[in-house]
Amino acid sequence: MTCKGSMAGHLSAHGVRPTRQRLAIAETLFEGTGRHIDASGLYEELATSTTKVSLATVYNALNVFNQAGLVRRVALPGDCVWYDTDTSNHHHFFVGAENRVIDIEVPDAKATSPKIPDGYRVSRIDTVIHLVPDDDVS
Amino acid sequence: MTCKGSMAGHLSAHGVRPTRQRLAIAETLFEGTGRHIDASGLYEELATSTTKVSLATVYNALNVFNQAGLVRRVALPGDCVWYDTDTSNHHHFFVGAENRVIDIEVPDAKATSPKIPDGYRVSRIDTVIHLVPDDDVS
DNA sequence: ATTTATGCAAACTATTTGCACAAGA
DNA sequence: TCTTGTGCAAATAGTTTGCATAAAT
Repeated sequence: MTCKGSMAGHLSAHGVRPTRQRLAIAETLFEGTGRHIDASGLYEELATSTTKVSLATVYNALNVFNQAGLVRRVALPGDCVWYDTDTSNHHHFFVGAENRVIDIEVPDAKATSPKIPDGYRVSRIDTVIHLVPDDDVS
Repeated sequence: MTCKGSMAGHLSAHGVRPTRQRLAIAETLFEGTGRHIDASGLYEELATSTTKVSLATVYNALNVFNQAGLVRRVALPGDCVWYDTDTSNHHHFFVGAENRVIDIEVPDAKATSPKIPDGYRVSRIDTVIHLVPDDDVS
């Protein structure tokens, strides 16, 4: 079983049709774990891929992946949408000065103080708890 | 001392020149406590004001207020910038279905489980801890 | 065959900006 | 008077969409 083959299976398993472009996108996106990226960043990375993918398709694919639960949109300050390849309920360090995101491995809502990376201090904490109506099954 | 007078003082105290438009904006914005609003929502509310304010000025004013610490930008999912009139380090409930934001009065990072509003359940939690370089004095 | 995705360009939305005019200090 | 803010319209940036073509099932 090839790497591409398993990626196709991964997409299929989530109800996403594994097209050539989506495979290229997925290969790039899931290279490594816990990546944080936006559409244009991903598009730039894809420039080195043998498969040509348009920017619109990157946007489309990210939306599809997000709905399929393959990635997760992250609410971050700034003017573009970030996607996290870690779809679990974790937290993030956001380094505004560097526009950088670092995962915090705290899987539950009752966050214990995580270790702050060396050389930084906390300037602000934003937590958003998303609610849905009780009877919503989605 | 009139209400408008104290608002002017409030702005001045934060280094914001209290112009007619900014006063109208501030009056609307700080009506009640812990409001959450975006530029166009604020603009619509100002339609009933006697002072005419353009949309561009609303955007400008919100940026100025934000930098002056009078309001605070909130990172929320969606495609517009939200401002919170509560500038302390608190958390939020975000009801996606209603595009509604509810403050959580938990002033520190070690969030204890807050009481969930009746009729809702938590679908997801996003916490973003903003970092700045250690030596950054800003 | 039929359905679904892609790519381009155009549309759209939220936000910012340039510049002439007006208002605040 | 001198600085700063305002308003309009135009510019910009990120994202979405319409439609003809191409690929996947």
